[in-house]
Formats: sequence, C-alpha cells, structure tokens
Amino acid sequence: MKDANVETEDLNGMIGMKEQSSRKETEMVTESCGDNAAEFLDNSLGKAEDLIPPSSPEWTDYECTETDDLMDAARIFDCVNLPVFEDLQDLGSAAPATSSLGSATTSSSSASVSSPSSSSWVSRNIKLEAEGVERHSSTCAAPGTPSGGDHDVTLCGTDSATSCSYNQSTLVPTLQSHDHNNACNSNAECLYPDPDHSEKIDVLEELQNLDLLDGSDVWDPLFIVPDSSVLEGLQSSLCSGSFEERADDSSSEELPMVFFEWLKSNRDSISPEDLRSIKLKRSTIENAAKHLGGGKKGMLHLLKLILAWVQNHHLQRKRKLYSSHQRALNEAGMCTGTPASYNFSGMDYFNPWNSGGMVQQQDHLQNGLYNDIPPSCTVPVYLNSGDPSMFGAMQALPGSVDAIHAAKYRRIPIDDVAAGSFRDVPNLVNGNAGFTNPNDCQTILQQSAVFDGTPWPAQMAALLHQGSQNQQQAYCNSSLQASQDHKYRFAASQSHLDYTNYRSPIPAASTKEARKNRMARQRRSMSHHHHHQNRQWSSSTAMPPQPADTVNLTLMQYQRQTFMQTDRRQGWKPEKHLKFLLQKVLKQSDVGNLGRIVLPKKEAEIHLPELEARDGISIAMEDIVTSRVWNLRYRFWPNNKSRMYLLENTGDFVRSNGLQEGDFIVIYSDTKTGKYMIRGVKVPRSDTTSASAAATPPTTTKSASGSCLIPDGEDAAAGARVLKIGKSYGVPTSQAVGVTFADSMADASSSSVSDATHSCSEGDPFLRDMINQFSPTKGPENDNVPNLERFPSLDSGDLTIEEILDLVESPDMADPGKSPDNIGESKA
DNA sequence: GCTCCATGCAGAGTT
DNA sequence: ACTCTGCATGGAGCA
Repeated sequence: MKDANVETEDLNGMIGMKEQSSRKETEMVTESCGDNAAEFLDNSLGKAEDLIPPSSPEWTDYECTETDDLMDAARIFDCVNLPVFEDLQDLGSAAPATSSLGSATTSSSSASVSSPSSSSWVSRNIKLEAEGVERHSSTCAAPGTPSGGDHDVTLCGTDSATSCSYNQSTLVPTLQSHDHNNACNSNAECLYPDPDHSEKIDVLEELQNLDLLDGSDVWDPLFIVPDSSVLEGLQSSLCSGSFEERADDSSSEELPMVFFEWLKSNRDSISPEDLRSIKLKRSTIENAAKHLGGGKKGMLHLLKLILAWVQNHHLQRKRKLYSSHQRALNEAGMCTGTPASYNFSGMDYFNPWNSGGMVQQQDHLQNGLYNDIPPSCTVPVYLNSGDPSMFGAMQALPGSVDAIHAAKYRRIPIDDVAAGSFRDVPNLVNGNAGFTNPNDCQTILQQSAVFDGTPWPAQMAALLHQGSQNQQQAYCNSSLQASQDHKYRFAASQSHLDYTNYRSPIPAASTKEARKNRMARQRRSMSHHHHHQNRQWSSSTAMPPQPADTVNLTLMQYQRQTFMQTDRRQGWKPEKHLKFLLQKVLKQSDVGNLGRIVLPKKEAEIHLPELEARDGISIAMEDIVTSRVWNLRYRFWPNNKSRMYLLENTGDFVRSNGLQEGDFIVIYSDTKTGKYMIRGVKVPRSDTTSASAAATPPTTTKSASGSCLIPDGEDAAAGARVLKIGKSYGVPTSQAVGVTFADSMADASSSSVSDATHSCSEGDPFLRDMINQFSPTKGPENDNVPNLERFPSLDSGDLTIEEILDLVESPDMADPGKSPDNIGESKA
C-alpha cells in the first residue's frame, strides 16, 4: 500500500504543527464549562485527549520495536504497556455499545469510529484469542457489516444471524445488527480481507493487553441510549467535572483505544496489510512522540496523526475506487449490499449526539416511513462545499481530526441520507414520528416558500417545540418525499456531530494561504450577517440547556428536505440553481395600485445590479412557479442623501399572484443562467386573519431590512395561533422568517436576511419563544456568536489535515466566546 | 444624528 | 377625474 506509507516529511510537518498546538491543549482542557453546555460538550468531546494526564516516563518503550529502521505504524502500539487480557473480561457483561465513548473520551479518532456494526476484526480476534478459538476460524460469522442498522444490538455470540462461536462473555462487545441480508455476515473473509493478517493481529492482540483498558468507559451504555436524559446527564457531567475525572481515569487507555476504535471503524476499508504497509522510521516515531509532548500523550498524538493520515490518503483512494464501483453498479441497476469497504461512519449510530450520517437503512425501515427505500443502496454523497452545516461540523468536534477526514470520504446511503434527518428530528422531541394527518403535509408544503433547500430553523424550532405530531408528520412526509425525489445533497443528521461526516470531498485550495484568504472573505461577508445573528440568537429568555447546535443544524438539513419537497410540489425544478437574493414582505403601498415595490436598500445594492441612473434598468424576472417572465423596472429614488430602491411595474405580478399585504416576494438569481427569478409567496390566511388584516392593518415590526412584517395585536396573534401549522412552518410571519434565515444560511453573503428573522422573532411572541427555545445563549449580555457562525470560513472539503489540525488546535476554536472575526483574525 | 423605509402627496400625464 | 411619477416626510431603529 504505497499510498499509506507515511512519509517522514509529512509526518514531520504534522508534528511540527502539533508541537505548536499541543501546548495550547492543556489550556483548553482547563476550560470551565461555559453557559452553553452543548458547546462545552462539543469541545470536550473533541478534546478529550487533553484530559489525559502526563504520561509516565516509562511508558515509551521502544524495546519492542523492530530493529530495522522501519516499523509498522501499527506496531507503535507494541510499545504500549499493553493490558492484561483479564482486565478486559468485564467488558463482555457491559451493555453492548458502540465506541461512542471513544468519541467522548478519545477525540480525534473517535469521530470516525463506531459504525453500529463495526465489530471489527480486531475485536473478534481478540475474542478468538481470549477463548482459545482458532484464530481465523471461518465458522465465525462476520459480526455485522455496515449495511446493518437495526438498533437491536447484540453481542456477537447472540446474533442469530450469525454463527459466531463466541459467547457473550467475550471481552469486547460486538455490535452488529440483524441484517440478514448482509452479504458478508457469514463470510469470515469479509472480515479478513487480508489472508495474511496474523501479524497485524499480533499487534491488535497486544492492544488487549493494555493493563489499563478496563473498558468501563469505552462501553459505557450511556452512549448507546438515544435518550435525551442521557445526553443531559452527559452535559451535566461535563459541566460538573465528572467527565474530566472519568477521562482522567481512562486516560491510560486512550492510545490503544484510539487505535482500537479507529480500527473498528475502518476495519472494512483498511486491511491489516494496509496498516502493515505503513512504515515509519523508528527515529521518526521517536522524534515525533517526543515533539508531540513525549510519553503517552505524544504517542497518542502521533497515533492520531497517523490514523488521520491514513484515512485521508488511503481511504480517499479507496473511496474513489468504491465510487467507481458503485457507479457501475448503479448504472447497471444494481443496488448492492453495502460493500465491506468504506465504512467510514464516523459516529455512533446509537448515540444521537454522535450518530453517523451513514445511517443504517434498517433503522429507517423500522419506523415504517421508508419502506420503499431499498436497503443497502449506497452511493457516495458529495455535499455542497458551501454547506453551512460545515460550520457546525468543525465546531461540533473541534478536536476531531479523524472525524473530519473520515467525513470527507464517507459514503452515505442516498435515501437514508435524505431520510435520516426527518427520521430523527421528531425523535429529538418525543420520539414520535408517527403521522395522523397527512393533509398537514400538503398544506405545509404548499405554503412553504421555495428556495434552494435552505434551512428553516425558526419553523423547525417551532416544530420541535410544539412537538405536534401532525407537524412532525408533515415534515417527515415532505422530507421523505424530498429524499426520494432528490436523493442527494444533504445527509441526515441527528446531531451536529453528524456534520463532521458531511464535509465535501471536493478538493479545494488547501493551503493556509487559501484558507487565509477565504477566511478574510467570509469575515467580510459575514460581518454584517454575524451581527444580526448575534442579535437573533441572543435571548433573555431563560431556557433549559439545549444542544442548540444540534437542533439548529439538524433543523437546517431537515428543512432542506422540506423545501426540496416544496420545490417539487410547486413545480420548481430542483436542477435550477437559484441563489437567494432578497425578499420583501409586501406592504400596503407595495400591493396597492401604484405598481411598485420598495426594495430593501441594502439587499438591493448588494444583490441587484448597480444603478447608475435613477431611472434604473429593466429586469426580466421569471416567475419561478409559472415561468412567466415579468419585465420589471428596477430603479431608485433619491431620498435625502440616500436612495430608495423600487421595483416598478409590479402591478400585474402582484395581481396575478394575488399578493396582499403581508405576502412577500423572493428574488433569486439563477446561478447558471444569470436570470433573475421572482416568486410571490402568499401567506395563508384564515378567514379570521384575513378579515382582521383587512379590517385593521397590522402594525409592523420594523427591521433593519424592512423585510419583515409582524402582525401585532390580538387578532393577528389569534390568527397565527389558529394557523398553528402555518405558524410553525411558514405562514405569515414565520414563513418569511424561515426563508430569510434559511436563505441566509444558504448564502452567507446574503447579508441582512437574518435581520428579518430577528425582527420577526421580536415581533412575534411565538416565534420569539421558538428562537429563544433553541438559542444557545441566554440574555443579551451573553452575546455569543451563534454556533453556526463561529467558524468563518470552514468550507467543507478544503482543509488539509494540517489545516484541520491547526484549526482544531487553535485556542480560538476552543473558546466558544470568540467571535468569528476574532477567530479569523487570529487564524489569519 | 443618521439611515432606512413606509407612505403621503403634489404635480404631471392620460383618459 | 383618474392614474402615474417622484419627492418629501416622519416614524423606527441604530450607533
């Protein structure tokens, strides 16, 4: 495996970088838990290795290494003071769990571990060794494959689907599903692609000898229970310090477990031979460990670097091969079982905080919503490099190097990708994804704004808040439809952690210079956005600790699905590449007989052509829904020392769309053709609200962009409550809000769109509560940057390992209170 | 005090 | 008389 040969130069580069950053880590560890437990959780998860106490000097013992200059990278662990096997016996009785704790207590590699069925050849052979079973017995079925996805986790020996000869007392719980369709579940060769794995097994065997590997943390059942209470408990532990204590206790197992989990997660893609082919100069290893802090910590860092490197370089290569393979199969109309390779599911499937985007199909089938999703159909999914979720990705696991790399090259089942989010989001609320009134879905979808699959947090927050079954169903239905219609783009997510898995593999400028420039650009473009986001997410409303990132990120993907569905229903061809430009909630003067619409100045100046003359220009805008082209005049009036921008000749457009006050228009540009697109979005009104609105023009809550109209007063509020669905999903106010925020996230350069969100939320008590509910901050004094905004330029897929390491090691990243500007400046 | 923007209103144009 | 055009005004938000 030539590709996997770790070049000394590369490693040295990484080491040098790590050397600089390692000093910072200690400081990062000592961070107290801030107001935002979720943030701290993220950081803690990502930086758990920082909790490791200084290693004992005797730990680094190279006596066991090869005598030649080169040694297997995996044999780094030969140097570890391996535990005795008996210490691991208790693991068998522990609740079966994925390696999610590895995600919690081991940072960088943790995020790339724990496919639910990723009982690796490692664990299996450990068991074999333990029980004196012939090591490579072909009678032992492979304990699960990536295609499995049932929650019904069993120990190897209990899986009826297999003939594994091990019993439950085996030392390492083997996670596997009841995937009887697993093409490999009875073929031990699937687990042993390398016939000559014995040598590697030796290495792995020694892992089990880690005398400190008690496994109590590793297999902590806490992490397999997708229960919010558990999560809260975890957060509580984190904040109370108990987590640190535990991490300290288990620190000595860190290194082998990092490797162990990594092997588990990649056992299908990286054979023992692959690992054996990773050669490092002994001197390099020694120096690396020394430079990385020495002792166990240094070795741990080195290990992670190596693993990251392997994943980055080796798995990428394999992924390409796999993509070609899968493409060929798809073209042939085949939907194969998940190959044994490329199980890069970086997260714990059973842990809602840590679930992988590589959602297992079986789980989706479980809820009955996705029965038409063919199992085991997987294709590589490439995400938009500009996916704002990527902000969350990095932010979610700032220390998770491996996760990031694994995420770059992960494979996501296409249907599950789309389905997963709405499978899980309702479960975040009450675990109820059932539907009672499918019509709600229709209603919601038809009332939804159309845009480019962009998020809609406000409404989704409302959804979560209310936990309305119908609404959940509507979302689920729509999302499901979207997933089935589109089958692409956005991976499912239960948590922000998932986003680490969704980094685009699109290669991008990966130099620091490029990143510097990119950060600068984004700082500029987001400065305004950031400002409004701050306001939006600041709230004085007390609220229980919420994994705000989780929710918000989930919502965004969730909403993307919904709006893709909406697109479809409203005849908007999804292949159109529309970029949100601006929107305007129509005022009475806009829908009157003047035939002109005042446009928000800032958005107009940013996104519409610059006007030289006051007469402006004529712009042909195609109605998104009807494809009718409206020739509108875009012009301005001098107003004092400023300008007022107007869209004229809008009378016919307004009338044809039946737009009224409170409705809104959204202007897009087709990024492919450059054409302007317009859509009039009618706000659904009940008789009550429309009558009320007609009788009593609502007051408006002014926003900086002037693009949000909030009916105020009892009538409007009552009407909004009557239209609960609409309220949650995009009627009068919140629809505009949703589009606004969503589009803003879709296009970070759309500067002031979130303004409307803010203003709307202020004017709308319900919506305000929704935002407050999921706000990561409390009170204006805690003007934290919203999590999504905290990372100014983390475009997916454009970070090299060095950059990522550099980034995640940055103290700025460890400081949740830092603004993106600060971060960007510090990075620049 | 400045900016934004909703809207009033005067004047011009049209029927 | 009605419609259209364009400017002016004032309220609201913000620095």
